[in-house]
Amino acid sequence: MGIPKREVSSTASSRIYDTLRQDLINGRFTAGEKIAISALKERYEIGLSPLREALNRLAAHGLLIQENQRGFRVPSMERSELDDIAEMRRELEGMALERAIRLGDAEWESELLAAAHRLKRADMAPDKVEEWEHFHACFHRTLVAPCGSAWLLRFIAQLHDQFDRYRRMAPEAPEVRRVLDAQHGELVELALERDIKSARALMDDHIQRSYQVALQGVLSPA
Amino acid sequence: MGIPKREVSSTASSRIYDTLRQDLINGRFTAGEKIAISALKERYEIGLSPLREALNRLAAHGLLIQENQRGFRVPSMERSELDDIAEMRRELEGMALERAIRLGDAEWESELLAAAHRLKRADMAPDKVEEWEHFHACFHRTLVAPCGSAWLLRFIAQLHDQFDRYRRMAPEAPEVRRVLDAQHGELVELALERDIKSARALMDDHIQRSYQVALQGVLSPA
DNA sequence: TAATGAAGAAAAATCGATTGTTTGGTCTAG
DNA sequence: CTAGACCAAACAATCGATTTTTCTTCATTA
Repeated sequence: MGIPKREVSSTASSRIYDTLRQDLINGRFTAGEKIAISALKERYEIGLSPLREALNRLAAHGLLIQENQRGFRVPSMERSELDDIAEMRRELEGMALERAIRLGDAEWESELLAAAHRLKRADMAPDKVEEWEHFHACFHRTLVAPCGSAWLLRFIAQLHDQFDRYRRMAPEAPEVRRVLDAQHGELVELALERDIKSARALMDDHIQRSYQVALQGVLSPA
Repeated sequence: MGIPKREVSSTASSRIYDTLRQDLINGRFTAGEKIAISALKERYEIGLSPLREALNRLAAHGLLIQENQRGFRVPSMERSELDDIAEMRRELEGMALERAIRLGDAEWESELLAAAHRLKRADMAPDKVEEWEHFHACFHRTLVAPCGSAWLLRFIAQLHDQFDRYRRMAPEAPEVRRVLDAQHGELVELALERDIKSARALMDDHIQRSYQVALQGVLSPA
């Protein structure tokens, strides 16, 4: 058979980009921290060039701050910024959901049901969080996917990354979590019924509640 | 005295990034073209590393397409994409203008008048286009600046880059240009009068007309 | 004692060269 | 004559070393 040269066929840049993106969203770096490039180089066992390329991309996406001649730093976490991100999510995801319900076809309905089911069945045990997060992101992506605007989807994805960075920092809130999980199912129902107005209202509420949870991460000292 | 080592204090990466961004927006590269990195290296007299970092940033901003293991290419220009960009501009800039009129203070009014005046006085002679474009971008940026959302401003700036790429490809349309220029002044008036509804409607019309102009660039064989 | 400036150390930016992958052409077997 | 495998040239990705810049510390002077 022959040993495959690479686990996944991608460049070192792309791989380290994905890894760092995850680690940044997961809060493995402390907010405001200065990035020591040579330290990362050893920590992730990667060359300088692909690392620098990844850092540049992350900065362009807003997950890092690039200071001319002074390297990179992890963005600080401010309540005002979370407010901004949440408000933008409400506006853009509401807009996208409305269009998706208008434009989505039967295939979309199937995929939406599948994504919702995967999310529902996913375990939230501590060691399975990554998996749950993946299904959660997929669900929200599928929900708005057929909105017809590649740029809208791009912006929403960017906001999700930013929002998740705050949410994952926050302490768990099991009772709110249950409500949020239930809302995922309700969103599917409203989408299938093509009830635009109600769906948008529910999405607004969903994001607002998530925001309340995430807010605890900024307010609490941790 | 001693020769200053650098005109401006910035890195080679940042300088080549700005240059390439301008050149991409100005259509100095043909749409769909494959980027020959070593050719750029010589053309701009720059090292590989800063060049690659700039290309990575541009790809993250959507001004280049990055294909795994196959370098970069200039995005193709499709009518459907221009439609998307224009529609998003209408939505986001409308939203931003509304908020700016709500939140803008006296200082904003002054800056807005100044920006509008600079734009009005700017020459559109062929060799002064760059200057006019600069003032034009500044004006639109100032108009929505106090909207209170850093992310909204970021998205709008990104859309402007994309839109301008199409607009600059289009043939000149002097009679429409006159209308568009007049609208800049009217936008200022409505903003100072805090007439949100009319301002938003005018902004919609302004973008729609610009879109009609830009559309000629995609339709015409040029 | 505080402020200023210079030297040294640390870190980022950049370069030149090497390694690995893709592509397009050519040759051979069916 | 066609399909598939192989080879070589071109190009992208990556590495290690060098240069440049910034930050820190310490001595000097007002």
